[in-house]
Amino acid sequence: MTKPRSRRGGGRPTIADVARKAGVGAITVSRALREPGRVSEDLRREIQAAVDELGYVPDPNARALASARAEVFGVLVPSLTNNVFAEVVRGIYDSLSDSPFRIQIGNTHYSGLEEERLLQVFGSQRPAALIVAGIDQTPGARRLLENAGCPVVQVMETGPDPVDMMVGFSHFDGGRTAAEHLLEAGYLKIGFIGARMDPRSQRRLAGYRAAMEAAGLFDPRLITTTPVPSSVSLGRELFRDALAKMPTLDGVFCNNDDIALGVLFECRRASIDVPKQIGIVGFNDLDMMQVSFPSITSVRTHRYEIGTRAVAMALSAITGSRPEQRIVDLGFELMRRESTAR
Amino acid sequence: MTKPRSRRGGGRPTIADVARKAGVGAITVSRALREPGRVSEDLRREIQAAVDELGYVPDPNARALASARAEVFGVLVPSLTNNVFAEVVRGIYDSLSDSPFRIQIGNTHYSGLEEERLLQVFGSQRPAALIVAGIDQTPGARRLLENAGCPVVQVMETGPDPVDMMVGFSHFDGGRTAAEHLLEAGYLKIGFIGARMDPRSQRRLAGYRAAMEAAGLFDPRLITTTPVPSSVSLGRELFRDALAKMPTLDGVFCNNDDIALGVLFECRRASIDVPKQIGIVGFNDLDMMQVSFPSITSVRTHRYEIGTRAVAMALSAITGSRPEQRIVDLGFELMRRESTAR
DNA sequence: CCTCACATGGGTAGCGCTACCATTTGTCTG
DNA sequence: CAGACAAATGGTAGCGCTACCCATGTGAGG
Repeated sequence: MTKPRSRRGGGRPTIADVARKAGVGAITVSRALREPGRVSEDLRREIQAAVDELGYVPDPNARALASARAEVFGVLVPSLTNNVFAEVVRGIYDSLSDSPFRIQIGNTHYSGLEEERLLQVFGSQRPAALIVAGIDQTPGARRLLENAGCPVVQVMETGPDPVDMMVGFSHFDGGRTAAEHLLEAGYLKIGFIGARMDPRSQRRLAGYRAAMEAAGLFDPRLITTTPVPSSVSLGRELFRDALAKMPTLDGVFCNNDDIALGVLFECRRASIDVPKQIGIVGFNDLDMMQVSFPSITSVRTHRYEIGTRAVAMALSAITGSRPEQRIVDLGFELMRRESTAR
Repeated sequence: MTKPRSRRGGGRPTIADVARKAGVGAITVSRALREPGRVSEDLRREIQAAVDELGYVPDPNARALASARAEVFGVLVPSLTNNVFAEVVRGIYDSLSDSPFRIQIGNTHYSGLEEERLLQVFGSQRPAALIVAGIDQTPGARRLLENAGCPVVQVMETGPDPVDMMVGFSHFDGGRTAAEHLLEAGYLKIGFIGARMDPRSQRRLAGYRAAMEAAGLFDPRLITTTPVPSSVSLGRELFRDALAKMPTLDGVFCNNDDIALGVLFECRRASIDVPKQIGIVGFNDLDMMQVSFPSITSVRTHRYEIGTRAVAMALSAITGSRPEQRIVDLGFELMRRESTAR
């Protein structure tokens, strides 16, 4: 009899319902919502009233299909629980909270293959922008990024050859700075302890090595690493290993703060005096580094800002004005604390 | 002359291209991809070959529009950096990594209004399922959840009145257990220290209070809280405040492990013996609790499992067989350690 | 008075996919 | 061997929205 108002849709109001109620064409409703400047004041008010009354919410899927562009930021990180990436993601969320853009996070689990797979999935939605952690994409992933047809920001690191844009800092310099600080403080047998040696960790290690070699103090036995994910308890274990291997160790540069905290706890437990017998430097400068006893020297990185800056760059690229500076180095800061104050 | 193959699309292969190449109808390609059982072996192979050759990836937006259902799990958490929620989210991701479902995370910043706004946005996509943290939704949010037309799982807590399904544990019991443990260990002036007093923290406080009142030892001056977000450094400060207010304090139940760690560090710094002079209990049992020196007693919660279980329940509801048990209590476990071993 | 530019609004035709229904073929029953 | 029925495939008509183009009205300029 009466033809069903919509065969499949859940009966939610559509743009046509709003248009009918406001006595205008559907396209005008669409414009009123997306480019208010192109619709007269009067109509805009009437349309808004109809929208409110019906409780109309545009269907993002239909919108994406029609405009060949989804209002989605795709974000690819290697871990969700690692505080470092969580902070970057938080920066991204905060910067995007007042925009129409939704966010979709992919967890690559530090796997290049998984990254490729996720890029495929993300790309199929025609996202408005992509933010990916790291600069060491597989060739396949890189090709996907280049053909994504949207702004791409690589974050966490800077490097010579961006796909599109980059925000980060030099992990090599960070590692070197940490090691140099220990050397300046008078430590000699300075170990490197690292878990989950991803490419960024590798470059921090390379920086450490450069500093040690420059001082003529490098020894491969000073290095203790594992592919296992980082944790405080792992820091403790790795430190024991390092000490067993090299009992005369008098300093450690820890690949991150979890490890550093584990080292500190083990020192306390084994009655090793920090900083007298062992100097400790962490990486990232989590909040707890300044509170611990003794407080721990660490390389502060600007993780939240990396997220906000990446969004700012992507947004300006979306609106057509690509930022003049395609590679942004946010640097880092050595926070000197008690753990190296000999 | 030749009509453009597609006016707006980026020239990516569509299902029609695949169909043409495989010499079948578009609908058959669609079926071969979604319900392989309904297409003969031979065609399936040919279609797969065409898909591979063209590099066809279905457009999720078109799919969602046509089927009135997006393959998306909406997840709402109050914080992205809080390790507790990060673990839940990780469980969700891991459980969904082999499924066709994408994940969209919303950050409510502990705000009921923001939660409502995000539910509106998420709902407009017709998600396959919604997972939301907590059970204290605003009336508006609750209505949106009830009308979402998809399975809903409330996580982190259990309560009497689920919108649909629930996975969590009793924070009241957790708080009470922590306080009772301190009482049994012989502590008397047991303080409660808590940051960001969200509803779950409030219930842990209520549990603590119940235990203290049962022992006839409750005193409001034992409670130190703040709405400020939790951190290790905040733990230190709040402990100082608590001690200033009540110098005879001999134990603290910390609302979470960050706070507990801050308390421990302050004790070391002020040469207060743990556990002799002060007993400390944390909440959640992060990895570092067992490594610290002294190790810290904490209430272990099953955060990752909450995520995986929530997904399992949602998936079975999607496939039509709602789980018999709509409320799942995953419990908690008191981990006794040095910080209360008097 | 006509032409032209500009501002404002609408109509039409898809975007790429799937729900619904129809058709074809082969197999089984009585 | 007719009729019933299931399995396999296809055609048609949208899903809700926006790109593209066109229609109308207004005022300025000739």
